[in-house]
Amino acid sequence: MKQIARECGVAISTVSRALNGSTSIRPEVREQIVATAQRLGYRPNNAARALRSRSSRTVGVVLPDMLNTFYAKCTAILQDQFEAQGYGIRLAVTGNSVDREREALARLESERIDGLVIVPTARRWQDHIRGVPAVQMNRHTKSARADIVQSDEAYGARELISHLLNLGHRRIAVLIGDKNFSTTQDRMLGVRDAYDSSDAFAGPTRVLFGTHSRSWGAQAFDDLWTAGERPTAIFAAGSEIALGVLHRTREMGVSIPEDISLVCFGDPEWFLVSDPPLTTFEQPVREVGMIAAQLLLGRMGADEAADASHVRVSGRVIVRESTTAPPE
Amino acid sequence: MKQIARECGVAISTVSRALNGSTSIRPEVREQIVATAQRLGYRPNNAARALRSRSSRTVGVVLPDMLNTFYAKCTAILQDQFEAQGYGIRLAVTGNSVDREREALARLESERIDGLVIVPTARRWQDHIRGVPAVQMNRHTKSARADIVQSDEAYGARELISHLLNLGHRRIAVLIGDKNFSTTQDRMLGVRDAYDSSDAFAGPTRVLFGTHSRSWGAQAFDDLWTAGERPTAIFAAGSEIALGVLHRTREMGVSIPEDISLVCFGDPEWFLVSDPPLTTFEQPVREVGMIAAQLLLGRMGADEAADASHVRVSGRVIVRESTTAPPE
DNA sequence: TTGTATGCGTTATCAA
DNA sequence: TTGATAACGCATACAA
Repeated sequence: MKQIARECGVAISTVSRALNGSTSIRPEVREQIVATAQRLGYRPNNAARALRSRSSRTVGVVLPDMLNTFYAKCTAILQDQFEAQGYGIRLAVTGNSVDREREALARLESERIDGLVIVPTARRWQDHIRGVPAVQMNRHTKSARADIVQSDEAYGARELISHLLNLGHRRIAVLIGDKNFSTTQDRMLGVRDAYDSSDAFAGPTRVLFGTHSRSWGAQAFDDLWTAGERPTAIFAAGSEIALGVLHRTREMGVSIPEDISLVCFGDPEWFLVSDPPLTTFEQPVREVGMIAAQLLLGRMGADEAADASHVRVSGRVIVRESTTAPPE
Repeated sequence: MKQIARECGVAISTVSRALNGSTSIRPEVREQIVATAQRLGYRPNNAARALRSRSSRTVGVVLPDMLNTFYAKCTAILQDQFEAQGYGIRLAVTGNSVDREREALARLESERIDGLVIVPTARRWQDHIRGVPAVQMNRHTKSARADIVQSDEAYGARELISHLLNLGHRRIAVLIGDKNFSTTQDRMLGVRDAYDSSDAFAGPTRVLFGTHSRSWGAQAFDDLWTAGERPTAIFAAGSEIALGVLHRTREMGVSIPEDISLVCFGDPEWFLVSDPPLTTFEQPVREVGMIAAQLLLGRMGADEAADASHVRVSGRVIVRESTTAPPE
């Protein structure tokens, strides 16, 4: 800017005004300034801007895992939405570790992010980053004073379990994530609900809590298949878990749905070509991402004071070929 | 910092020294300062730091598509590597658009990133961001003065095509990306090479250039199946393309490998459970990402002057069930 | 070992 | 409409 000012014979503050579209400036001067800025390849220094204006034009995105299709899609959508509004994305991955999350939030606080989209791991995550407008995506903790956007977890779980019960399944195993996550709790409510409104009095035969990974899915299936009475159906709470189960069944020569039925949450594109295609609750990823972005943009703008909202986006169950009546 | 200085009765510069681990400071003073910093919940302002120190401790990552498994994995790896060295990641997605890439690079230049990992789209991308140490990942343009890391594309293509030729296929179709991308060119060299070192004199029956997307893969398959003499095998240059082909064949009741064989680049985890599991050239994603990070960290450190290196990481072909001898 | 003072590149305030 | 100037938070050269 100094150089531009010199070349144009104006003050540095005039350059600033010209470049920021202030109205009170002579058009000819502005044009000259813009032209020389162009010629000199001038790029504003965001650090200086942020320092002075107390806004980094950046939002933080904190989530567990980029390899999970669900989060990858979310990231892509958030990226699009925020970029369109002139915000950059600062990405942090936690692997569901409370420590990594704490460090990530500390870094983001140093970065003076203007807003935060988080899939929280720690119950008290907000202690690590105060005073930043935030929206919780997918998971949430009640204590946080922040908006929530998620798909309707309970509904999805209820529909899937009902589907299995209607097919006649009575020995159903649930493979699900960390007991402390709100998603897990919501889904378990849905499971309970499905049983309550059916003529099957009991609940699921077995409930295994684990992680959303292929390896755990495979391991959990081993458990189910080798110990105790085998289930006739599995509810997998995520696509990665389902992938593990599917792979393991194939290795062991167990066929789906003849030997066992499988339903799950999520809908990566490979569900279309898997063997068999999976019956699934299609989470409304796109809507969730869009709403998260819009909500946060709102908070960062005017309506900061508004009450925290809790949005549940409904998805739909897609019946494919991984479910049928139980054997015998 | 001002407040810390006041509370501790020292100068602001002393606080700075204490917090940055300068040696010339009385241990007791340091402890007191660190303690009050902790108590006050002090977080350094990165904007100010960057402005003063001329380093943002940030690297830019510019790539075409977060939904492509290959790039998602790369991102995860880069994230890990750089975070471990105290660098943050600034993500930009281009969708293979030259314009979006230009804008992204401009933004990153404003951000004063310390380094750049890019999967370039524009031939002259470097014109848009001068003087930043960069490494080109996967794709590259020759004109750029920047390191290159990629898997051995030509090798992979050669092996896959040779595999098909050895099975007896003579009518092979190639479904591949943009003609201008180095990856496309390298792979085509490999294809050529495979033909030259076999007793099949001709080349592929058809070569279709398109985009790495499911939709294009499906559309391209339609082309192949409806117009002209049908191929007995398809080489798909990416997992997304393969996904499209697979989905379409299933819809149309074409069975793989009985009716047609399929090989492709990349190895998302769903290859394990697809119907059928695909024969593939497994790109060494992990190594590529790690080396890209290490190379860039090197550049950002001492050896900035060293010659640009061009690393080709070898991957391996995995034969699964999507290939067999041609029908008849 | 510590304090003082300067400047990094911008924006914003105030006079002119 | 413009220019001079202060301030944003921090790191550092230099003096004490």
